[in-house]
Parts: sequence; structure tokens; C-alpha cells
Amino acid sequence: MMDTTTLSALAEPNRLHIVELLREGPLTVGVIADRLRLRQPQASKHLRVLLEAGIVELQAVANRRIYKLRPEPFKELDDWLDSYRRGWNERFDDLDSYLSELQQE
Amino acid sequence: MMDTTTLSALAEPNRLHIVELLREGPLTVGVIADRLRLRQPQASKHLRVLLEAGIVELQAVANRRIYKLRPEPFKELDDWLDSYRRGWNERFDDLDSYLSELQQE
DNA sequence: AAAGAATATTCCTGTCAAGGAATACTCTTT
DNA sequence: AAAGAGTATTCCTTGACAGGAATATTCTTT
Repeated sequence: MMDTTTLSALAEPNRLHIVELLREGPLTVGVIADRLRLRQPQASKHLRVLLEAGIVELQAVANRRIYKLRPEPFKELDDWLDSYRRGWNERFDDLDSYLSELQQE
Repeated sequence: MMDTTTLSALAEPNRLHIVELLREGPLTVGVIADRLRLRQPQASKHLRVLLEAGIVELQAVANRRIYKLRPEPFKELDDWLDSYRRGWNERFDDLDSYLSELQQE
């Protein structure tokens, strides 16, 4: 089953923004905060959540922390979606057959 | 950008369970509640959230409400992931070049 | 019409997560 | 050594959300 920590980490708008920003490459906390108009502490906090969810990893360079995306959680999401790709073409609903089942009670 | 209502709807474990259950076909509220060992009211509440997020749709048959998955949100998720598929093969990190940028300040 | 089944809604309570403000920590520069 | 830049952490307050219990609503059966 899909891991809900990944989902809830991404469900927060600011964190989703961070992820979208990092899609273009690794960035420093300060830069992230600037670009998204966040105060630095909030940026750090959100990054911490993303870090603990494994969505992001960090590399320390002197004073700065450079954050970048990790591919794994996205692959997981992708794999999870796989079990739905089948269904969404042939329609999820096999409604008619379910209605028949109901009749038989 | 990805819609966070989809993500937060799926981020709740019981709701994710419901979605996984519905993957196999449409189901009645009572059945969902039974299978997931939820009390009926909580099942209804979670289904309401999924409904408002457009993850699920419902068809009334007499007394019962049959819920089934809608493909759209999953497609959206899939499309969104697309912008990451590129990156996660070539590595997200173009770390070296970013480090060079930092030098130039 | 009354009783019962299936589902939705309301009210209450407790928990948790997010933002603000202040501060601590670490590394660099002078 | 002192000052400053970059980042993390803590404390506080507030709002959102999930579960429990009770009740309302709608349809069916007798």
C-alpha cells in the first residue's frame, strides 16, 4: 500500500511548492525561502518534514544546506498509480455486475 | 501545479484504504464500513471528503449509495509525476553546477 | 401507517500541525 | 575575538480535522 507520509508531506501547499521548485535543481534554504516568500524558519521546518519523509536530502556546504529531491518517493507514487492505470481505461466501474450482485440478496 | 485537495484527501489512512478497496469495483457504504472496520458515520464522512475532492462519485440505488472511483484525479497525479520522471533518471541533482554558481557570489 | 434498513449530519472533544517570534547554533569574515 | 551570515530549534497560539455518540433523513417492507 502507498505510504501516507509521502502524501501528507506533499499535501501542504508550501511544501508542494518547495518540491516543484527543487524540480529544477538543488537549492539553498535561503533561496527557497526567498523564492516562495516564506520566512526562513518556516522554510526550514517544511524542509525538515520533507526530509523525514525522504522526499528530499541535504548536503551541507560550509554554512549552507543544499536541499535536493530524492527520486524514490516519486517512484513509489508512480508504482502505486500503476495499479490504477489499468482500471481507469476500462472504467473503474463494473457497475452493472455489482448491481446484479445486490439483487441476489 | 498539482492540486493539494487530491493529495490531502488521500493522505488520510482510512481514506486511502477506501480508495484501494474501490479499486476493485464500486461498493456500498455499509460494505466499505464493514470491510475496513469503520463505523458507518465515519465511513460516510470520509466518503464525503473523497466526493468533494472528486476522487469518488456516487450513484443512488434505492436506499443505498454506491461509490466508485473517478479516474480524473489519478490522471492528474500521473501527469504531475510526468514532470519528475525526466529528472529522476538523470538524477535530480545537478549539484556540481549549483556549487559553481555559489562560488561566483 | 409503522417498523426497520441504509446512509447522512450534527455536536462535542481531543489531537495535531502550521505560522509567528525569539533564540540557539555553526561557520565565515574581518 | 568579534561580528555577521545562514540555518535550525523552541515556545506559544490558533485553526483544522478525526473519532464518538446521538440523531436526522430517506427508502423499503410488512
